[in-house]
Amino acid sequence: MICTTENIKNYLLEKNIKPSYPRMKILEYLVIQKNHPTVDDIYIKLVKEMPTLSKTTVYNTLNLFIKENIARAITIEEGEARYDVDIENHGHFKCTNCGDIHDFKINELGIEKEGLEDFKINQKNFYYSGLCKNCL
Amino acid sequence: MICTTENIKNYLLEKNIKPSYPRMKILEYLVIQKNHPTVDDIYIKLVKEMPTLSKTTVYNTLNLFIKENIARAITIEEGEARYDVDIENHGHFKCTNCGDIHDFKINELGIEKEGLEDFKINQKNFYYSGLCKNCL
DNA sequence: TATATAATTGTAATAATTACAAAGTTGAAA
DNA sequence: TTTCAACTTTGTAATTATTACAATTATATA
Repeated sequence: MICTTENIKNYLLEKNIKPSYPRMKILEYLVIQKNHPTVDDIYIKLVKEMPTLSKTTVYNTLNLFIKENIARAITIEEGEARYDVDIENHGHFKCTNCGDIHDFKINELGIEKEGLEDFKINQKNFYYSGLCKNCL
Repeated sequence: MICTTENIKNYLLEKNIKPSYPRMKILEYLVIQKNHPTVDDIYIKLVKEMPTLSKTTVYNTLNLFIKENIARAITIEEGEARYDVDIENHGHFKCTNCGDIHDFKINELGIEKEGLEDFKINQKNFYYSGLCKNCL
């Protein structure tokens, strides 16, 4: 997605979400920053240009995005929900040393072997942890 | 692991963890119940036979188990850490309707395609969600 | 412009987790 | 056996993330 204001707006309209200023800014932040921000990351950054922004609005907006399926919450570790607009299945790797999160691609063919016969799988999340290249 | 008190005790000793009564009971609970309990689940069950048990002890003990690598925390969804003594790689499926968690086996060969070259992967977590057989 | 509807905000409530110091246990040395 | 140091457990308070909710503000349409 090329990230002009116009694109962001149209994208929200397509999804039947009224493109208010906070919503557009939050979505833009998620699209431009690909770093899986926490609510605090988003709030601290955006409150600089929107001094009246409330953290509740950030929560409300993210929950709306999740409900409308344009973002998902990723919970790699306890105590910090992170958000991602990339809905395609992909994995997240968290370095236990520096804390950075890296994306990786997944080869999905036949991952699940036994135990989910007759289940309807709606979402798949892959969370790895270890040491990143820099920290090794 | 066959779950006698003696086994539990020896297992902790092997891992250089002093087999105190709360620790043995918490490990036993994790081994017998395979339902990925929350801290509250564990506390509410065990406080019946150990009236002086503190929730802090449950947290302390689980964090010790994680540090010594005999349990792992799984965070399928925000706001509830769950614990699992099965260290083998396997996946967890959470039904979004009834909330039940089911295990499934993973075919690991070549799942990750791109993005983790030269990384050291220590742990892999697979979290699916959707609808279970009963709820369909 | 008037009005209904929806969005945003701030405060307070809830819940999970951790920090910390006090009290209790344990085991080895004297 | 007694003493003492180290470790474990406990309870309270602090911290943090999130949600509930009511009041205010903005928006769009008649």
